[in-house]
Amino acid sequence: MTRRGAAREAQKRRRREHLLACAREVFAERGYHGTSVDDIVRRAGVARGTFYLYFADRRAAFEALVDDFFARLTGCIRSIDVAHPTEPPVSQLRANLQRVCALALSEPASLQCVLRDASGLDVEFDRKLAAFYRGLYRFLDESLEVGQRIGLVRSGDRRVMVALAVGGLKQILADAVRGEAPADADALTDEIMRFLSAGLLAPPPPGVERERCDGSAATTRSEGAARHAKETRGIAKSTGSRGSDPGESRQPKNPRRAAGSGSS
Amino acid sequence: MTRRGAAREAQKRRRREHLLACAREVFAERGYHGTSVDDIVRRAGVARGTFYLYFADRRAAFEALVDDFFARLTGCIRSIDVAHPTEPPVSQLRANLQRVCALALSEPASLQCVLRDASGLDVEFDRKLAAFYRGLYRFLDESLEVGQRIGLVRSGDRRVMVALAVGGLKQILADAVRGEAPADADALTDEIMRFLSAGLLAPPPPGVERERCDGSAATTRSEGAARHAKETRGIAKSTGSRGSDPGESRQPKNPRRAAGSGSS
Amino acid sequence: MTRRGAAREAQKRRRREHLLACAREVFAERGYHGTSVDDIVRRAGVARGTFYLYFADRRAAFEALVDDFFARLTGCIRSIDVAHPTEPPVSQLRANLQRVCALALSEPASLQCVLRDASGLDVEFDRKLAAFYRGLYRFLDESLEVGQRIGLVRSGDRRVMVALAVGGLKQILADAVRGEAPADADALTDEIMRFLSAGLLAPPPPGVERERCDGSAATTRSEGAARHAKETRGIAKSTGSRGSDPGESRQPKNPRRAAGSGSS
Amino acid sequence: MTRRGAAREAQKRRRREHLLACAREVFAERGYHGTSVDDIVRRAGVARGTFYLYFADRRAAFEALVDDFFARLTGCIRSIDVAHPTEPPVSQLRANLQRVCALALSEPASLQCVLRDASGLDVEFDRKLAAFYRGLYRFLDESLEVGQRIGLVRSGDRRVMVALAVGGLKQILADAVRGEAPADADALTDEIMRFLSAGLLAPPPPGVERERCDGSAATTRSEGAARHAKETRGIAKSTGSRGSDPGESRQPKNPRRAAGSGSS
DNA sequence: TATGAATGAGGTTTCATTCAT
DNA sequence: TATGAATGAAACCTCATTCAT
Repeated sequence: MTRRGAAREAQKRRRREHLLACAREVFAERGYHGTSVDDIVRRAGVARGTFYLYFADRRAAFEALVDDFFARLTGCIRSIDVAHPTEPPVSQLRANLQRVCALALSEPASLQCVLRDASGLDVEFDRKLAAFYRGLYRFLDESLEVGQRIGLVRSGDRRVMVALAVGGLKQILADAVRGEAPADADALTDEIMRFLSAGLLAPPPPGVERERCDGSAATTRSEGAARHAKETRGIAKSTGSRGSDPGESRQPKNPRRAAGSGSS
Repeated sequence: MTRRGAAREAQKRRRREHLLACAREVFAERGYHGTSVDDIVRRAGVARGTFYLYFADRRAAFEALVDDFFARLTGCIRSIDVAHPTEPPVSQLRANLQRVCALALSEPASLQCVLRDASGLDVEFDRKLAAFYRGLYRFLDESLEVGQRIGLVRSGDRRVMVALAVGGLKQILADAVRGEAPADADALTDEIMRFLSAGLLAPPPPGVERERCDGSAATTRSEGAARHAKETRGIAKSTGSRGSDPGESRQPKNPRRAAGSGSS
Repeated sequence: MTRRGAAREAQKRRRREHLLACAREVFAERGYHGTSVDDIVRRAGVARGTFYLYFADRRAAFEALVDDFFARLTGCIRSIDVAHPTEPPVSQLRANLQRVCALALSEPASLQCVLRDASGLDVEFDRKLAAFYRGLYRFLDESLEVGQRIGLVRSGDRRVMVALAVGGLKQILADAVRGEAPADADALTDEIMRFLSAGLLAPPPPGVERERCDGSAATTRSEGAARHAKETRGIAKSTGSRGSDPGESRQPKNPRRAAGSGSS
Repeated sequence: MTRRGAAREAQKRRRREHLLACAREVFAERGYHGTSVDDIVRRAGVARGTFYLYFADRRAAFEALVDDFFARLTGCIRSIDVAHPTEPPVSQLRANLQRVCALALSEPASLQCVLRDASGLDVEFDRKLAAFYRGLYRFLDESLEVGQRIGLVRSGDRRVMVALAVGGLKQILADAVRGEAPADADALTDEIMRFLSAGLLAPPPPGVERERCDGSAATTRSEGAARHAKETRGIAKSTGSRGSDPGESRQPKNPRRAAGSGSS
């Protein structure tokens, strides 16, 4: 009995996994709304009723997928230890990011589900989704706050920083699984870090003037810089040719930083 | 007759607009899939059949909304003139961004429609959506390429940069219309520019070692940087080669924490 | 518009009636549980969706039938006026009964629906049903009470009398519509009145000993009868003469109200 | 083997009984249509398949319950011996009734099953039910006929009398198990007998005019009646032919009231 | 043109019953 | 025998779309 019961349990779990896997595929392909239970069971090769042995309804299956993926995503993220770091904070950040990318890239279907359909299913689901993002935002916000305190992160409206980072990550991952961006987790992570490090991490030490990117005049002074900030609010008509990379370039190891916006 | 015909035309156009406006509201509230034709006509105060006098089907109405919004969005974006700029490129960029933000914030419903449901409707619609984004991406990619060539934009995988920027923008706008981020177009633009300028635009001139964001150590060097700060408003046409290193390494010996968050 | 609107309304009402009539037939034939919406619309010659334009669901249609029938049944029943009767109470009773029988016999299908299926549909429906019967019971109970007070009705547990009367009526009507009992309302009424008048109405004056129907020996003694009214729950020997009239005459000259059935 | 076989048989029978008992409970609670096989096996604590080892299908279980209860009900009813009665016929009738009441009250669940759902299951079941009632009706009809012949039962349309009696009994029992009527078999029997004796049993001797219950006036006359009240416990074993109606008689306009119950 | 009743395809879900273990 | 997972027929209900007025 125990033996048999255990076997059954295992069998059941396997069946459920199978159904989930099929559901994931179809949801990813056709979207939640474009997927009927029939589609799922057809792919799984089981009868319609079988589906309902494992899930209360279509939504529940979808929810299971999303919950599961969110859980694993969450598992990728570790708090960044700045007190007694065994690893530099930025390294820790990078590791987080790398894990997230690796997970996402290894599960394109799950990612599709989460990014494309997870919103607008119904009120309850939206709440759940909102809760996930709220949690993520809060974590990131707090991390940024710490970062700002210790000078790792530049100042600025953290809500915006978080949103831009999260949104950017979502988009790049979505593109990546569609083959429109590097599908290698490490390469991707590197690129993202480049973006973040220049955008979120504190800029290089002063002594150098930096253009105010908000259009206001910078008061920072370096050899007499942002004088005309007001008028031009912007950028010089630089002419120098930098950036030697052509076309679709992906010059990761390109040492020449092309005219950083700010400088330092 | 002509007179009357014209009046009729106008009347017709007005009614169509009315229907679209109602549809926009409901779609934004409940999502495409959660919105029935009934919901729309109920709000519009017309009969169900009337809807079909103006739109081929439900999808067509949604498509019209999205098309329209995309058209206006596209209208916000002007090519950045780097050849004979009357305005610094960054300014032009900023202006583009500001217009997009202003438009988006002034039409939360349209934004919701585009961001929440525009995906997963059906194959044809996805194609249209993909086309829009492809166009946007291409434009941005080309812009970035020019930017890279003239040293305004740092080097890097442009696909990634574009994705991060676009994704970030989508997210921040979505948050903004939900009241979770600054809802003022200018303030928002400023914040985004800060992010972009530090993240997409060429980094500051060297002379300062900077932690490699890919985790490797870097002793960035730049020879004489912010010389032209004035003209370039702070952006050096640095040429120095930085990052000479390999591997996954993090920023081991980078003691100098670069200038605090607030930059000035 | 008004004209057309009115016509539409009428048309709609007619359609609804048609659907109800078909539903009534099928429900009566196959029972509620044996009837699918398909059965109904097939008989009505309309599409499935049409049904749902007129009724929220199958249950609602059934409910409408039952409600309607109950309403008409209720309409058959008039309070019996004993204060200033223009008609002898028994006549009034008979008239009530006759109307009920006539209605029931004229609507065999409705009767079937009510008697066969109205119970056990769901909790809410059961409540409604219970409410109807409770009302009926209360009405009858009160009527009997009055009857007892004025000596028209024998003494006894009114709950039992009511139940027996109601149950008997239900059964005889059910049988009648099935052709197993007189299907003529008047004949049926006569028979029922015979039953009731001998069973519910006060028995004739004593003078005659009568067997105890509870199986015990009767100790009653005739012309000294209602002595033990108290113990035996008997009835007063009212003497007032009521109803002295002819025609549909009720108990004209029967002044002597006799001791209860069990007498004494 | 035999031993073991016997034990097995017993075990089997016991399990079947258990299942039946559980089924009875659930059917009584939720009605046939509201009860799933799952409900039953869940209550019984066995697996679903097990149910089908003991019953062909759900209907069969229900049928078994009803059959069983009907059999026991039938067992309660003994033919009334009027030829050589050891007990007065009315006593015998009362005893029958008492047994029926006692059984019904002792098995509320069975009663519920029979009264609530026994109709409308399916054609075959309806036939069975009809057969039961036909048998009961026939028995009662014949009994009444005898009763009429010997003067125990008043004249009248026996179909109506039977229906009223059966219907009344059903209703009062249903009410009783629901707590809305005396739940004591003896008390209940007494009350029913009071009803019946005044309604079905021959009325006391005439000599008294009585209102016609069919609404018409009547000066019923009866020649010297309840002489033998003692022996017959009030019911004369009159042999005089009253009610000249034979068989299925429906003597509406029959002036001779066969010993009107109330008469007088 | 405007209306709104009618349509029916399509999806969801239940559950009685079967069957491999 | 007992089990309970699997089955799939059958019912329900919605809603986009059509069409007569």
